[in-house]
Amino acid sequence: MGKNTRATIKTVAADAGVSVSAVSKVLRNAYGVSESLREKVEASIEKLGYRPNTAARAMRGKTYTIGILVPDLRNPFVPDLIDGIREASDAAGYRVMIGVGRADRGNERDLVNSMMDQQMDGLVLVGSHLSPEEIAKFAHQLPIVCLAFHAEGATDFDTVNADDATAAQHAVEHLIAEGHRRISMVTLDTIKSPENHVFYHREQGYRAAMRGAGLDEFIDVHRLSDPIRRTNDWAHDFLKRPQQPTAVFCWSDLDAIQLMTAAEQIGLSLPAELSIIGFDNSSIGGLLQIGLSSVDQNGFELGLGATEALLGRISGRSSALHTLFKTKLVLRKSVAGVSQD
Amino acid sequence: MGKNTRATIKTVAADAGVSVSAVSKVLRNAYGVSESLREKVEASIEKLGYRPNTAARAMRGKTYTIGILVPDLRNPFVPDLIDGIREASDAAGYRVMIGVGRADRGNERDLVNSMMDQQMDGLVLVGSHLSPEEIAKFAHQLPIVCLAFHAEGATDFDTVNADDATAAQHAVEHLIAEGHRRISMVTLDTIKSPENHVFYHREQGYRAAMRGAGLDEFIDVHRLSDPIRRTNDWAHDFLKRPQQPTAVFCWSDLDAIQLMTAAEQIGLSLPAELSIIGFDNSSIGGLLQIGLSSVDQNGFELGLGATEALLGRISGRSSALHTLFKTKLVLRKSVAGVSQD
DNA sequence: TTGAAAGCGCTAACAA
DNA sequence: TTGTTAGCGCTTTCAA
Repeated sequence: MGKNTRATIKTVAADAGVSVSAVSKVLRNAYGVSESLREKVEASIEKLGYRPNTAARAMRGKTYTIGILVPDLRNPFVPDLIDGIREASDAAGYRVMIGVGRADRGNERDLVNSMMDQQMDGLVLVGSHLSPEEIAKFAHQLPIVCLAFHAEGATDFDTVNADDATAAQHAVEHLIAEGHRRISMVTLDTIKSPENHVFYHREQGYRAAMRGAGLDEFIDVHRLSDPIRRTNDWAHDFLKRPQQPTAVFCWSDLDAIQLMTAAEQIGLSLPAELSIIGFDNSSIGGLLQIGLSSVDQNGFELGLGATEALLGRISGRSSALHTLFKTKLVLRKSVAGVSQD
Repeated sequence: MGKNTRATIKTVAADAGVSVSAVSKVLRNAYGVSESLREKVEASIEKLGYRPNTAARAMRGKTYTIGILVPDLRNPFVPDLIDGIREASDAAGYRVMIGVGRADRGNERDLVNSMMDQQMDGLVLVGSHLSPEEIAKFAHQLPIVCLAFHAEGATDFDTVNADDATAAQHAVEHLIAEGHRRISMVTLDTIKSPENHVFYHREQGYRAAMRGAGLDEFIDVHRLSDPIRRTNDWAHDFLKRPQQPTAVFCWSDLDAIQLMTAAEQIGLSLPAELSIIGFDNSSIGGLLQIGLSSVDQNGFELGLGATEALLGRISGRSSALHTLFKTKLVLRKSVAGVSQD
C-alpha cells in the first residue's frame, strides 16, 4: 500500500503544477490566491490524500491543537468538561489532546512542558495543582485558561468556574430549610494554596450559610487527605465521632457516595438519620439505588466557556477573563427533613 | 520573564562551547561522547532550562509520544487501561496523549490521521470501530496495537484482549451451577464486522456454556443498539417480554446496572427473582448499594501488555502478536441460586 | 497573483 | 571523539 511515501507539500505542488508556497497559501486560506489556482491545488490535495505534517507546521506556524490537562479520568465530571471543550474546539477547527496529571504537581508540570514542547496552541488546565504563579509563568509562553481553579485575580490567564461558593451556600441553605441544624461538611485537606481549589470556595459557601442562619456553633468541617493516599475507612471514622450531624454537605459526589455506603454499613437509615448532599451531579449518584442529591455544575457549558476564552486568547486577547457559571441543586432521596425541636 | 526566547540546541551548544551535533548526541544518548563533553552539555542544559522542541525532533527522529485512542471516557474500564499504558510507557521514556473517538468510525479515522500528522511513534487503539483492513492500512505507516478488539488473524498489527469467550462461558456456567436454566444474554447490536468486538466473543462464550449444559432451547440473546442512540427504556421493554429469564448475563456493567435499576422499579426483588452478572467489574458495580457480580478483566494488566507489544513493534518487530489475558469472576449479591425442579 | 528561497530546531551522515 | 552540514516539511518574506 503506497509504502512509506506520504504526500508532502512538494508532491502536491508538483502534481498541481504550481509552487510550494502557492500550496501553503491555499492550506492556510492566505490572502492572494486566484480561484483557479485554489481549485487546482485542492484537486491535487484530494487526489493525493495529502495531509499537512503537523510537526513541520509547528516549526513555523500553529499546530491547531489544544491540550487539556485533567487531574483524573475517574472523576465523573471530567468527561462532561471534555465534551464541552471538544465541541467548541471542533467548531473552530482545533483538535484536542488530553493529558492526565494524576493530581500530582510534578507530573502536571512535566505534562505542561511536554505540551509546550509539542507546540500546542493553547492549554486548558482542569483543577490544576500548580500555583497561580507557576501557571502565570507558563502563560507567558502560551495561552492558558484554567477550569475549576479559582484565581480571579490572575492577570496572565483566564479562569472559568462554577460559582462554587454560591452553589454550596444554596445547598446548605436547603438543608437548613429542611430543619437541619447539625450540618457538617466533608471536604479536602491541602497543604498549599487552598484558596485556588474549588472545595475551598464550597467551604466558604457552607460557612456563609451556617453563619447566615445563626448556626456558627454547629460549623464542623471534616478534611480528607488526597484521594489517592486516603483509605476507604475515613467514612467509618467520620461516623464514629460523638455528636453526629443530621446532615452532611460533601464537596464531591464520589466521597458522598462513600459516606452513604459507610452509613448503611453501620446500620444508619438514610435519609431519615442522615441527609447528604454532594457536588457534581454525577450519573452514578443519579442511579435509583443511590439517589444522591447534588449540585449540578453543567460541565459541558463550563467546557464550552473555557474553550471560548482560550480561543480568544489564541486570537490575541491579553486581558484576563474570569467567569463564574450558575449551578443548580438537584434533589433526590438522600435528603429528608427533620422536625425542629 | 525571559520573554519569548526559548533555549534551542544552538543556545546550548554555544553555552557549552561545543557543536550542535554533540548536544544532539548527548540528548539521544548516542554512542561516542566523552564523559567530559557530556557533563559540560548537561550543565548547560540544566542552566538554560533547555527542552528539545518535539516538533523539530519529529521531523527527523521520533517524538517519544504514543497516542491512545479510546471510544468513550465514561466507560469505567478505560481509566484502568490508560493507567496500565502509562505505567509501561513512562518506564520506557514515552509520553502518552489521549484522543476520544466517540465510538464513531469517521471521528476515529480523523483522530488516527491526526495522530499520524503529529508523528506519534505508535498507537494503541482501544475498542476500535474501524475495520481490520483499515487498521492494517494505518499499520503500514506506524506501529499499532489494538486493545479490546479481536483480530487474531491480523498480520500487520498486534491485539491484546481479555479472553472474552472463556470469561463469558465461566460466568454463565456459574449461573447454571446455581440452578438457572432460563438465562438470557444482553449484548450489543452492530451492523459491521461484529466478530471484532468483545461483546461478540462474550456471546460465543454464553452460547458455548448454554449448549454445553444442554440448554440450547433457552438461548436468548437481546441486542441493544449503540449506547449513544439508545433510550433508557430498553431495560423496561426487556423485562416486559413474556417468558422472563431467571438470570441475565450482560456484556457490560453499565447496562447490567440499568437492568438492575429497571428491575427494581417494576418491583422485582433482586436477586431472588432475577440474577445478574455483568462484565468489567467497574467500581460502580462494586458499590455496596449495587453489588453487581461481574467479570474482572484487570484493565491495568491489559494496558501494560498492550504497551509492551507496541514498544516491541516500535523497536522493529514486524511479526504479529495476539495475546489473551485471563479474567476472574467476582461474585456479589446480584446472584442467587434457584431450586431445580 | 505567483514563485524562489531562507530558515524554523533538530538528527544523522560524513569528515576531520 | 568531535564538528560540519544537508536536509526533514512547512511558512513567510521578498521579488518577479
